[in-house]
Amino acid sequence: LSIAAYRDAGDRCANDVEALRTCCRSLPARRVILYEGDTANEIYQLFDGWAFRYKATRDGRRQILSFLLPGDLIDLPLLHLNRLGHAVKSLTPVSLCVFARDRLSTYLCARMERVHNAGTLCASLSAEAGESLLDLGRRSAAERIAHLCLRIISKLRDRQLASGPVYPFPLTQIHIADATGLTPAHVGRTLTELRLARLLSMQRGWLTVPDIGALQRI
Amino acid sequence: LSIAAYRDAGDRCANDVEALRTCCRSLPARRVILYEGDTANEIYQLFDGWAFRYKATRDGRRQILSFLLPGDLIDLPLLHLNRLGHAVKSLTPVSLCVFARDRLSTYLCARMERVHNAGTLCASLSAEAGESLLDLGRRSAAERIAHLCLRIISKLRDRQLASGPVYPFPLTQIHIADATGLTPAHVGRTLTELRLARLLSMQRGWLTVPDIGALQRI
DNA sequence: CGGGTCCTTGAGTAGTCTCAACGGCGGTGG
DNA sequence: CCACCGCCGTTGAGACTACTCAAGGACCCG
Repeated sequence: LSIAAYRDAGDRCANDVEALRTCCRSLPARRVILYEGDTANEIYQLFDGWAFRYKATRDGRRQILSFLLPGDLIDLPLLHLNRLGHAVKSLTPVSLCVFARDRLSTYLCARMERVHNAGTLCASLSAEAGESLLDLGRRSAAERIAHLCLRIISKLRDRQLASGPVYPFPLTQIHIADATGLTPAHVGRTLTELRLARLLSMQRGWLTVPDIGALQRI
Repeated sequence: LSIAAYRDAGDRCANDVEALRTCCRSLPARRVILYEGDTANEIYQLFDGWAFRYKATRDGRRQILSFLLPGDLIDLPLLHLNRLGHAVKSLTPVSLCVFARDRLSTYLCARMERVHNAGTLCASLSAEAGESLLDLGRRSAAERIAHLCLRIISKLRDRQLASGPVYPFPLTQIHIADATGLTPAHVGRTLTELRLARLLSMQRGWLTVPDIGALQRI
């Protein structure tokens, strides 16, 4: 149970967070962790594995808002809002650190920088959402997929979860479709185009990007 | 210079905010107020008029992230982040209340609820972005436009800026297109469809919705 | 070995885009 | 006061992107 994951959550100078942790919980892949509209008394931090935040319409259409990597708080808005605006589902088997909401809240309030850090996390969350909006509204299929891969790669590198030209990548084409607003079939087609252009290739849970500069040029 | 606008910004119990205001500034319509990447030392609150937050690509494509109404803080993330992730432009002539960033920050930090309120605003900002993502990724043109109108109407009603079946609506079809990820031409077509279906009609800066329930059903 | 999930590919279609022309309207300047 | 001009809205024809539906094959897990 390394402290590294906590560091990455933005609460950098607080090694004593560990004492706050209520417990640790493990879940299998493809399990819904939180539902939209939930009002939980617990704040979860992803300790290991991948997950994603999403919203769904009644008729089954789904939109993935963002992917969550180890270190991410998966229900940060619950610190400020009573009801969660999105659902969360695990992608791989995950383990979570559980914090009691009120205890975490009083801990944060004890020092001003901590509250500020929480606000910073929240602000970068909405900045990230802005990026996604630009993708969905104004970019082509290839651009959306390329940008999605680049954003995940940069997150992986930031946390030192990967470095080389090959990255762990447990998303299926269905997840990519739901994140980019496309259809699985069209994602598949676009992906083969990108592969033929030697820009990226995905297989068996791994993404390889031979020339990351070429990908960024899109 | 009523206090009502400040109330709506979430800092509900703080009438003394007014003393913090550095100055008040007026700008004409269609003026860029802040650029993406700006790092300002001032926090602006929209006091009168309409504006919008947006991002643009190099080749001129534009995506509107949200519309700003009187009472909105237009660069809230600057409290937490150094560089702004989006640009802001006025839609109508506007007047702004200007706060010095550091002064506002120390004011907020003086009391815990205030910091918490700022975090709440930030959280609802990203919840709103989630709504937009669902629109852009998974909804049809008519659904996007209807939902956009409904969200603006609900914001107008919340702030008591309008009530009746007729609402002020200074957006052009170009703005609607840039907010919904569509083309101005297609927005026009969809709008006439909606008008023929007696769901809504727009003319000359006013939006009329005869049956708001019917619109919500979409 | 079976069943399910995922990927690939195909053919036809629907939704949206592009380009273009035209008319209304408001603002501007003569 | 009027002519002009630019912006906006409308409409049309055609093209293109991405969707739908479907079938087959690969892989994984039980």
